[in-house]
Amino acid sequence: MFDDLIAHIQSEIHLTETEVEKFKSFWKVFELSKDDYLLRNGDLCMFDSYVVKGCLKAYCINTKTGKEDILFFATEKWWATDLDSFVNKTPSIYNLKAIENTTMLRISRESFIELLDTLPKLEKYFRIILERYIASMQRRVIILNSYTAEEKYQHFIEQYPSMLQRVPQYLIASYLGVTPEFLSRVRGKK
Amino acid sequence: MFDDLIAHIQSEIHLTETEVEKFKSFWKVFELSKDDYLLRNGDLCMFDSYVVKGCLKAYCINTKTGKEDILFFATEKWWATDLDSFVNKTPSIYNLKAIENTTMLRISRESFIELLDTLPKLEKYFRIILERYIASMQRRVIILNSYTAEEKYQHFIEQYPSMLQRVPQYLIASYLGVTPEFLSRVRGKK
DNA sequence: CGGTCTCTTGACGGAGTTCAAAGCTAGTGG
DNA sequence: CCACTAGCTTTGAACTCCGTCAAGAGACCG
Repeated sequence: MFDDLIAHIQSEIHLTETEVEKFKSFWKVFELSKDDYLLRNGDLCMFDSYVVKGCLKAYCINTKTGKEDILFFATEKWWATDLDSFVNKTPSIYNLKAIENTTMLRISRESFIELLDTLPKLEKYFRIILERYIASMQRRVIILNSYTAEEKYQHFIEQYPSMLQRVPQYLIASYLGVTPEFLSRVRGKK
Repeated sequence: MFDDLIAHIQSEIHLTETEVEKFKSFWKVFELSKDDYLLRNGDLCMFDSYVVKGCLKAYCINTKTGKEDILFFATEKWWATDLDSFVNKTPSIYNLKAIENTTMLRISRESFIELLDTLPKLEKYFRIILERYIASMQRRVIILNSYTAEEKYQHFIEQYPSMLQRVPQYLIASYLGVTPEFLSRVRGKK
């Protein structure tokens, strides 16, 4: 269960055997069935959650159209957390919902602070995760601002080739900021 | 010169007098004239730079259209750094260019690492900056994906009311992902 | 005054949306 | 094993938002 997360961390920093054991004691396994919520708009994000198996979508509801706007998908090796809400105890503006049966490891805010206190090395790992996420968000902003629907779709399937098999097209359309109908046409043209 | 940066940090964490003095010794004042580059596409981002006075634009050149895509503006109290390049020593995909005469405080990668080593408290400050930036980037993605040009412009002037006075409209248009011509029409309608 | 840079305005074209309907696929129950 | 439903994708036609190109109007600066 932990192998995956430990390996992910070890790829960035080194932990000894005893540190690994210590680390494990902070986390709890958590399961969601398809269509269950991990977090609802307006609630506090109480846990930092790492996806071991499965997939969630992070989205908010457009107040005018009533439609979902997908912020990201969280599959294996992703963190599925509203950082702003988790860190600052502010009500979340996002929803996190399982689109497959999903297994996660999670930790509460208080435990998380204690964990970093116990194993300060981990600061570096979490900083790297944040930095990497920022770099990817910056690229996404540029893409949303200047690519056509076809270019955005092309870039998406290059970056996440396996997502097509597991995520319905209308969610990918929302992630790319186009309608499902138009994405279907883009795909049909090739 | 340092008052501003120190105050910014003190708003998040506490530093003693001696820590403040220590802190100051790591930084150098750096000046750019309007239209000078802080960083060019392809180069390494060698410094973490804090804007004391002035304004820069971060952008990349669209390979197809040859036009600028604005990633962000960095005015007073902003960090003007390509984090990915600075941290990972990868060639930057962005340009950073002064759009006003600009005064900054800056620190090299090596000094920065040493600074965090000397004053570990600062880890928290920089983590807060990263988290805050992520939250704002997430909101921007949602906005770019689902707002019309008029809504994006409206949101921009609410969020950054002072920018209209100092940044040319065609750069704001690029930041919002619309053409200068269309932004002009949006403004004319009201 | 004569450039250069920015903003505006007009006409046209194209990318993407909307609404509606029909086709597909997979699960479910009889 | 088939019929039925529900969710997803496709397709068509009309429409809208926004981009492109081209020209002109101000503003600033040497």
